Amino acid sequence: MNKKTSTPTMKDVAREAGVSLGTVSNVFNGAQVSESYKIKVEEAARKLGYKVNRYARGLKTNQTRTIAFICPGTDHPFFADMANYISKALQEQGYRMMLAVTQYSPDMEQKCIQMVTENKVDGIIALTYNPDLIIDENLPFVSIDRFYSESVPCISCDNYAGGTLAARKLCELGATKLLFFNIAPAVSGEPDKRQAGFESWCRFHNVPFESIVSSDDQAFRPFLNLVRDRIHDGKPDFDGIFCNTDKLAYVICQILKENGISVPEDVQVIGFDGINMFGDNMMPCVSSIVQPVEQMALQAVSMLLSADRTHLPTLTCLPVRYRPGGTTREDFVKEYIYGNGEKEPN
Amino acid sequence: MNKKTSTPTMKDVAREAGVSLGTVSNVFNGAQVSESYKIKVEEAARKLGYKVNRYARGLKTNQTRTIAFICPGTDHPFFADMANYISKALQEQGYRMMLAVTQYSPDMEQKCIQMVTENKVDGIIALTYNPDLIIDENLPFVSIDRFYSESVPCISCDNYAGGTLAARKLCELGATKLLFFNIAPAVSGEPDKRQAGFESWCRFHNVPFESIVSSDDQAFRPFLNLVRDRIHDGKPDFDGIFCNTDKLAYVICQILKENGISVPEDVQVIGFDGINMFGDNMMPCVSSIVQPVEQMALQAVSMLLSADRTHLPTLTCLPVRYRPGGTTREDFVKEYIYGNGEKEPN
DNA sequence: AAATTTTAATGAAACGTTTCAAAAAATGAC
DNA sequence: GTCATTTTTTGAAACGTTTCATTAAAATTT
Repeated sequence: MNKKTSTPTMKDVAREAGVSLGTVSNVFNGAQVSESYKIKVEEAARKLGYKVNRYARGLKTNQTRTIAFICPGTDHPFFADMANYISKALQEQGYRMMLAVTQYSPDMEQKCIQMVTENKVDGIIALTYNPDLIIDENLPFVSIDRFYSESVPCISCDNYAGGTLAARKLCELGATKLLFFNIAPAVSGEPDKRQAGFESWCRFHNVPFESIVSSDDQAFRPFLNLVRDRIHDGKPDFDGIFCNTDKLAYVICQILKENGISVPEDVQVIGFDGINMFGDNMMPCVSSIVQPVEQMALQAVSMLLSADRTHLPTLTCLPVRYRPGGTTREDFVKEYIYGNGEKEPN
Repeated sequence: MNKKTSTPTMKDVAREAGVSLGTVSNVFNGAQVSESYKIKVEEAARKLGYKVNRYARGLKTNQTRTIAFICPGTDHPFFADMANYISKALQEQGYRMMLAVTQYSPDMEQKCIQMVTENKVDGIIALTYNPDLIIDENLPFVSIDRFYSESVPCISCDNYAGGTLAARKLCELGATKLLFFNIAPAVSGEPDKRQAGFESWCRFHNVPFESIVSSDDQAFRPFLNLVRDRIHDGKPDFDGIFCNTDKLAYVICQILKENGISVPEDVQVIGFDGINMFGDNMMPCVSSIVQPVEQMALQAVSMLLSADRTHLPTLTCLPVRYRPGGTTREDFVKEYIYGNGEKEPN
């Protein structure tokens, strides 16, 4: 019967309700409309099964209430959690989320930005590694874990504090000779501060340590070699390791075990990220400095959507916390005497 | 200088290049245009930094090259992996992905469908639980793990075969008294077939078994109670457990350990999903029936985008495989004699 | 070189909204 | 009951594309 089989438009609703197009628009936008007209329009809309066409609306209003989240991929729990929280927060505010994955490729990062820009998103939250990323100044942008410039707000956890916390915890739990293992892409970012924090704490407290960095994202060999070199008569000459990610921490534990070293008895290990597989159900997991993923996500969303974007902080560091797991000896707590002679606050 | 500070449009490009609007459009759409004009247009576009406005294009062409993926949330590795593969596949084909999370709420599932429909996505891939979901017949839709109707293609792994495989493996590895643990939302779906497959194999091979189902998504108590009841003099009266998810398997292992039962020596456990934390780096993980997540994702995308959507299969089951982990005794392999007197193929 | 055919370029209309100036209706004051 | 004022409703224009019927130009044939 219907002339058109396609989805009904506002024009159809207007005809059905016997009012003008503008009135229909006013109803849906909460403008002043008499009660009787309002009812007529709403009834017609229901009857026809009318749904707003956001593409048409976006064209006219120049805002789409869609934002993009760009990250390497949701195959890593940290990114997956981030995507989840961001998506949830956006939906609650009536926004939609476009997910773009880059697989750590700088080219893809740029391409994704282009892609979502064409799609007229209202803003971008990005977790990128390309230091030369070209960012359109006119499009609201919030960066996670990478500082670009004064005009691009960056959100991260307090990586420096996380580094010091890891060092402190290891020592409190009885470790005396520490190692820092860092596996990371070649470019620098906020997470580098984990190392700085760790080293600075060790130096200040006169704890011997060593840092080993592998810039190849997949290469565990440097760590493997080092571990082997350091085992004399079946005993390692270190007793605490801080890894810059939980993933690395798991691998290191594996390596240690394969070399006959037991964790946490011989060597204690602390990771970074606070990945909790399957909620909190899976114990034991690696002991870790946990990032406040949810708060970071909420902060990113709120900054991106903030009405006044002219006075946003350049860098926002959210607090981390220590989560005991199966790779540290929580039974062993040493009242560690700190440099200034007092116990530091937790 | 520029009259307008906003992003340049095709009209601006046309003016800059000294050609008509239609010609600019033709250039970007690969229609027949003389070489000289083409160059003029492309140069003008580059100079102005022109980017197509996909909202305007979508309005006119009625297709947005955006598809929606709806799932409970990317906080679960299975969904996260699925999202990742789908997103990747779509991007490779020039599509964008909108992610909508439902947190297992039937209402949210419907709301998400409404939301992405308004957004004029070209199709939906959904992993939903609401059995009464209203699906618009005119919008391409592919369901994962839930069968809706003949007109909605459903993709899943071969859950039934997975169930039989789990039972078979447990027996091959020496288990003789089996348990099936199922924790699931109250509604039925393809994954229910895991139980059917498991039970049927056990019955056919005369292996004693018992199935325990908890319909409350979070309630592990039934399993805990059962395990305790079944321990006499420190020894359980079962020696193999098949859990319908890896997550549950981890919890069960935990429960067993807390009750003084060692895995896999006393009891062997097999989960379902094949979640691999952090790629393949983390060993040991739970032994598992692994779902072909990537193939499922690719299949879903290809079906959704298929040119001829009239002859799509109603249900597509992709093959599963067994992945040994730390919760089974791979050292113990019994040449199990099957019902028909022959060794079944793997 | 004129007539014909083929090819390329043009510009107006349309997609489904919002917006806004103008018209119409309702209300209030006298 | 008229006029002034306020409130509500209307309908055309615009957003940035694509499409398509025309027109113009080029190529081919006579």
